[in-house]
Amino acid sequence: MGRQPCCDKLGVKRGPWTAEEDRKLINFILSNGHCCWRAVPKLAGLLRCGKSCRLRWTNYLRPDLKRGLLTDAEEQVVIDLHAKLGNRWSKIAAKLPGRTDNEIKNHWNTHIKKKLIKMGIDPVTHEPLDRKTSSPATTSHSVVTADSTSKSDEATKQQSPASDVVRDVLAADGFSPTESSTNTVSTGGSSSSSGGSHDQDPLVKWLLEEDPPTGDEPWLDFTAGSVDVDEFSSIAAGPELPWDGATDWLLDYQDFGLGDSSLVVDGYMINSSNGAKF
DNA sequence: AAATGAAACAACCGCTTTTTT
DNA sequence: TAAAAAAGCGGTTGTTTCATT
Repeated sequence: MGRQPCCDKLGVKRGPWTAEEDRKLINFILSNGHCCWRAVPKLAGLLRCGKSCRLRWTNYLRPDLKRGLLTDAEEQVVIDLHAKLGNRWSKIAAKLPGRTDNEIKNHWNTHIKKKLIKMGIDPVTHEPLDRKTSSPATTSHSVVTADSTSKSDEATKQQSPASDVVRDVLAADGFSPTESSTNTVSTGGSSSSSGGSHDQDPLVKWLLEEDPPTGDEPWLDFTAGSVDVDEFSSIAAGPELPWDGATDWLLDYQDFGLGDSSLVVDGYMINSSNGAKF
């Protein structure tokens, strides 16, 4: 017996989400949470399948999402993690607060991949495409780091040095920078070696560690009341929403602290690494 | 100003994994 | 322990936006 489809295709709307749908989904999740994605569309009054709702929430509506292009530092983290983990986008995303796997995957396919190829690096193996002609590219790290630091306006304008940012990111997730210093964005050459040493690699160890929610996290009880979502939900609910066919208003959330790398709920920091489940 | 192509990104599909019964 | 349900994940596609001619 096969598995049931996630939703019956009849009467299920597809394609881009409208502002009204977004509003309904946000309102519903903020006031009820989501016990079961399959039930969400029905309860929220949406003609979507649960999967679509989950995706929309996870990739676009979650208040703790960062918007905009990845910074050079984030890009460097992605490259470094990809060298170790491959296309495990969710694992990579888990280490970049406010970023989604989809976003990182898209960015990889549209930006980073091309950049690496241009630099003579195989984006799959992170080895030089042609060892003879790209001798400096001993590893992705050295080359890419050199590139990103020498490059450009963008690189200089928003940067603390990449390593600092990476350290912050890692530290925010409880990873000791001293342990990672030779394995993350260091310009050293050993970290991306594709040998079987990953088991001992502290970074990989850390990456592969689960951060399993216990189920008792306060944010899982998002609706309990003391949570400061009033602003959020009132904006989401209000008829004065600046809908203009898009959801640009979501960007505004960042202006009052919901959109940065984390969301504070009852003193707990929620970021993408714990999935921001409500 | 219009047409065309490229780039970017949101969303879907199908498979895998995890959880529940 | 097995089967079913639900959720998660990664690959791919479709649409929109931007840049160039």
